[in-house]
Amino acid sequence: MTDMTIGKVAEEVGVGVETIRFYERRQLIEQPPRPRESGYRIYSGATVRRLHFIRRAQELGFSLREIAELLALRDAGSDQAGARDVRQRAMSKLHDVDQKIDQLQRIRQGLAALVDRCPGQGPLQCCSIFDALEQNSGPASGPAMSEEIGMQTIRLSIGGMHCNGCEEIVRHVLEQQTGVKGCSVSHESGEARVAVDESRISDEQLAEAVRGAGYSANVMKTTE
Amino acid sequence: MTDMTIGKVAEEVGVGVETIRFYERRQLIEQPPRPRESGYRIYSGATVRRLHFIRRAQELGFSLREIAELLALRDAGSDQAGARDVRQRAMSKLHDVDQKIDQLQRIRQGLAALVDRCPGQGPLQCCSIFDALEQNSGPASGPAMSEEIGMQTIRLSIGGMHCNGCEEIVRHVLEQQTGVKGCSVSHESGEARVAVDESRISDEQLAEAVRGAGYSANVMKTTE
DNA sequence: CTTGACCATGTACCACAGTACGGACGTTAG
DNA sequence: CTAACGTCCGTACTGTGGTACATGGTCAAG
Repeated sequence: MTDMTIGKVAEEVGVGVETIRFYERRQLIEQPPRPRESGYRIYSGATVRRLHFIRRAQELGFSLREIAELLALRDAGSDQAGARDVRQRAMSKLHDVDQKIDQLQRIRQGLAALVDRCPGQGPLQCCSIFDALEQNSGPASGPAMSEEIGMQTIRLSIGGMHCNGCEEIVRHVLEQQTGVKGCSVSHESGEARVAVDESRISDEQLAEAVRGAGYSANVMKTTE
Repeated sequence: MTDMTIGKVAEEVGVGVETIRFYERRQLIEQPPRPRESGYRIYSGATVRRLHFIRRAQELGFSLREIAELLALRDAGSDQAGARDVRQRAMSKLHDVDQKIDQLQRIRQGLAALVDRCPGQGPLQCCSIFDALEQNSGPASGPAMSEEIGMQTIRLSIGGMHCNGCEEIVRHVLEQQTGVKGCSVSHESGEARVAVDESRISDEQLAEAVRGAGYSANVMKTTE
């Protein structure tokens, strides 16, 4: 209970004993007090919770370095001197998280499309997964010849625009993409409408271009 | 065309030459024929597609080990259980990804609330934010930041930043460049200071990176 | 025929996140 | 009391996904 030795803590948190000492070396947790002669570490509930936090954050894909930053952020919550900085760092972390979510969403879409197309039975030839993965969907050199066909409006949800300057930049980036005929961007709604020839660029490529400029972007399902 | 040497393949697929040889060692691809005396590897279209497959699968979050299994499945030919197996793997990955997204969404909410509640100045009692991940501990530890040596500070004059969001973006872009250890950006002064290992990236490359995000950028002669 | 870009092999190395081990000592259940 | 288990510390090693040399051979343009 109150005298949680390292083994008990390890079991509670679901990590190895060595891992806890490793985190200690990495300064993710402080070295706990060693009240007795033995030198055994005795852990507080606070440290145990901290370890839980570390585990959880790790499962979310944060590296130990990032977790250290998150923890520092929290620790700084009661620190007057660092107060100025906290908001900034939190915003930065938020941005990172947004990017992670976007990234995962993209992965999700890819996987979902794969699962969708695969019949789930029969021989492999019927499974389109391999074909799909072999496509070199890179933006290397697009289709050279342009056809005068279907212009569509694609809507993008864009995060991270805070002012007119951001709008300008996003508009600029979008307009430079192949196949884009025009667009309107609003930082207030966090949205962009792009008039585009879909045979020449995909909505995902557009989103990617916006991401390349440092914003988060997701394709909004259009009412087709 | 037909005589794809390793360098061409690497460029096509978007990986390093060493990486291809690394995949060969890992038996993800076979060693291609070396018809000439030189011993140069000459790659077939099939192998190039295989490499594309590897890349794409990696982007979907499969490890090289998993990819090897997928490839083995495919190589095994028209196995009856094949398609189902593959589909199941994809679904399992999809499930993982969904869970991650959910949890990240929760973290995001927490961080957003933190940013929201922090006025940017004054007292901070926003620690409860991290409840989403289990939390709270008493005294903070001051993990001292390490000062890197062999580092230079490059100053960039940047035009087009109008708000904090712009700052963030520029900072992010800069921090993702090779050799950049840290930087501070101010939209008010239109200036960025970048701590950088100059042996790994030039000031002009930094400026170019910023331009790539849609801002104007010029190197300011360093006051060293 | 030289020069520079390309390729070959092998080994070493990087960051990350632990894991294992040896030898000494502490703690506790039977 | 003793055996079995827990803990200490430091160092060394693992696996993942590559990168970076060092050293030397090959190819094609000028």
